[in-house]
Amino acid sequence: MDTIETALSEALRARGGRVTPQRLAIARVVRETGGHVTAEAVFGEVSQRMPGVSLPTVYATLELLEELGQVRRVPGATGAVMFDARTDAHDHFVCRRCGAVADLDCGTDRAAALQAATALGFRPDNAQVVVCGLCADCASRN
Amino acid sequence: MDTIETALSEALRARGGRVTPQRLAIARVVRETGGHVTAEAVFGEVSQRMPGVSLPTVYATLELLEELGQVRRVPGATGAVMFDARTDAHDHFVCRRCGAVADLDCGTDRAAALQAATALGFRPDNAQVVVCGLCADCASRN
DNA sequence: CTTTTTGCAAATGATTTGCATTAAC
DNA sequence: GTTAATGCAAATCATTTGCAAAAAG
Repeated sequence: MDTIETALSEALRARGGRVTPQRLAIARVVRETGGHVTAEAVFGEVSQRMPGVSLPTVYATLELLEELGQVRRVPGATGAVMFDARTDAHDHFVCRRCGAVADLDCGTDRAAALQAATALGFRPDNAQVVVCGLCADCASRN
Repeated sequence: MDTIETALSEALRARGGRVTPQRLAIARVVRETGGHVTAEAVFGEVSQRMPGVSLPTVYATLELLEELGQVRRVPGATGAVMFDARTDAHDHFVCRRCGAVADLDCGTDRAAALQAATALGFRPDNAQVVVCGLCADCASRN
């Protein structure tokens, strides 16, 4: 068992959860994808390696991984939620037409926003700049 | 006809669109609500004033108002997209459990993010800090 | 008149729920 | 053994599409 799986197993046990092959496989797929994925996409990939996994399990596991800090939710400009394997501080561009997501690295200071949220009684997970607009493709199709 | 309606009418004509009572009513509702609304909520409110408006019209009009810069899309942490009547620079907190949205005012510098997005070929509408986490209610129900 | 916009109904897409079964611990 | 997690089917919610009728310019 490698690093990813060891770390996840420990995090799961620490919170009283169970280590299942589905969870390990889903975590592995998200990590290997390395980028931005929808639940559907994870489902498709995991299904190849472990036929029989169900979509509800994928959804539940992504939420669990988020709570464990192993994936980050990217607020989507369209209906679908995206998950991001990168959990370090970085920003995103999201296309309001096609939903495409791209990483932006521009050392924006998020401390003030986190502090403001906390002051209002929220329990923030993270802060990111979201630039909303049209991607090159969608802009040219105008 | 008051300010809101005059401004919208002019913006519509300028782009070759038509001024319809539905569009005026929807714009008015969004403005009066003043806060964050889903398409469904707008539909409910507009329906009371103008029975017969359809949900597809509400969706189309919200997208149109967004293009005219009269509403701003707030990337949602859950399935539903929110629209915001405030179009000045400000940030948001979004609850990943219930989808609640709150305004944050913390002069974060968005120039770098906008610039980075443009450099990648995107046509950005705006940039905002999105703090993702649990609202007070959802955090207490843990 | 011409073309856009609307309303309706139905399709699509995303996510969640209920419940019996299976598998971790 | 107990209890949490899974799979399945179906329900729910959000959003979009196709098309004929109505209305704006």
